[in-house]
Amino acid sequence: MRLVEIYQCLCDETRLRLLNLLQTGPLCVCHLQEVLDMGQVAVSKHLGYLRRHGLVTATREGKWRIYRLVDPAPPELRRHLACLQDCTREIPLFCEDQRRLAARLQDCCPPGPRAGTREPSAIHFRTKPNP
Amino acid sequence: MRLVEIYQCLCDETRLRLLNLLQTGPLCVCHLQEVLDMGQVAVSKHLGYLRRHGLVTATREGKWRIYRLVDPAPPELRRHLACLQDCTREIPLFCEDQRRLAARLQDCCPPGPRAGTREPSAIHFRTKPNP
DNA sequence: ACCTCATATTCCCTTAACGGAATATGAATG
DNA sequence: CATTCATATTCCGTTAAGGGAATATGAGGT
Repeated sequence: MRLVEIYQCLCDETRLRLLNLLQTGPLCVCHLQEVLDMGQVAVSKHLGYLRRHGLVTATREGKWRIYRLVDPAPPELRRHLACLQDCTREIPLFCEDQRRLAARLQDCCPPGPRAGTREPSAIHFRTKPNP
Repeated sequence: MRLVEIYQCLCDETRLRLLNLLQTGPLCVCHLQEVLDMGQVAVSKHLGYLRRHGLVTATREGKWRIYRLVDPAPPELRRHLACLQDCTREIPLFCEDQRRLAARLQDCCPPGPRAGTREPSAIHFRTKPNP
């Protein structure tokens, strides 16, 4: 993976927020969209951008598309994601996003660790229809 | 300093090369230009960009303008520059740049440590006129 | 087979990056 | 003070990013 490519992916606030959330585990698009409170097109395009550049991967689970950080990540990427995490830890916007995500997942997913789980239903089990 | 701002500065190859070279110490524009083998406008603009965003500072020394990494650097920036350095160490282009710079400085500056020196003449002492 | 839901893609507009040619600036030097 | 040298700025064209509205796709449910 080229270094500039990594930075190009990281140089947009929306994409930083997406990666910050994905660092907690795999997520479907609608959750990301709700937490970021942004239009569907924007979120989808940024996720596509990250996928085309190899930072995330996507799989289908039923109707949903689950995004997760690429695994295993190439060394340059791992270094930079760690660096990013060090920084976002102290930035209110990113912390708020994490809290909003946790809250949103509460009335959606069964309890227990989400990241790394094998069951799709643990990643996305919608209990309420979308508005 | 905002995080996105840092990544915006790092998401261009020319700027990465400039920062890679500046990490070895202060440098004038013409040296950077020669090592990168790029047009004067491009180099000047990228340096201006880095300066406006607070990654480097510039001072006049006689006819020359000396650029150096901002010091002290804010913590997010230091982390990222360290991360960058870890990565560039293994990338041929950046290593070649370093070698070209070292060679170029040989027939220009008096021997001895360059970075952190107080004498302007140690930073730029042109021995041959430009073509 | 149709309908719905989640997501992607296309089209369009606005804005910004990048680089070169030409020109401006400002210090040093004769 | 006119010239030269190093660098910055302006103007211009090309290219790409970002986001919304509308539309397409594709899986599940009825």
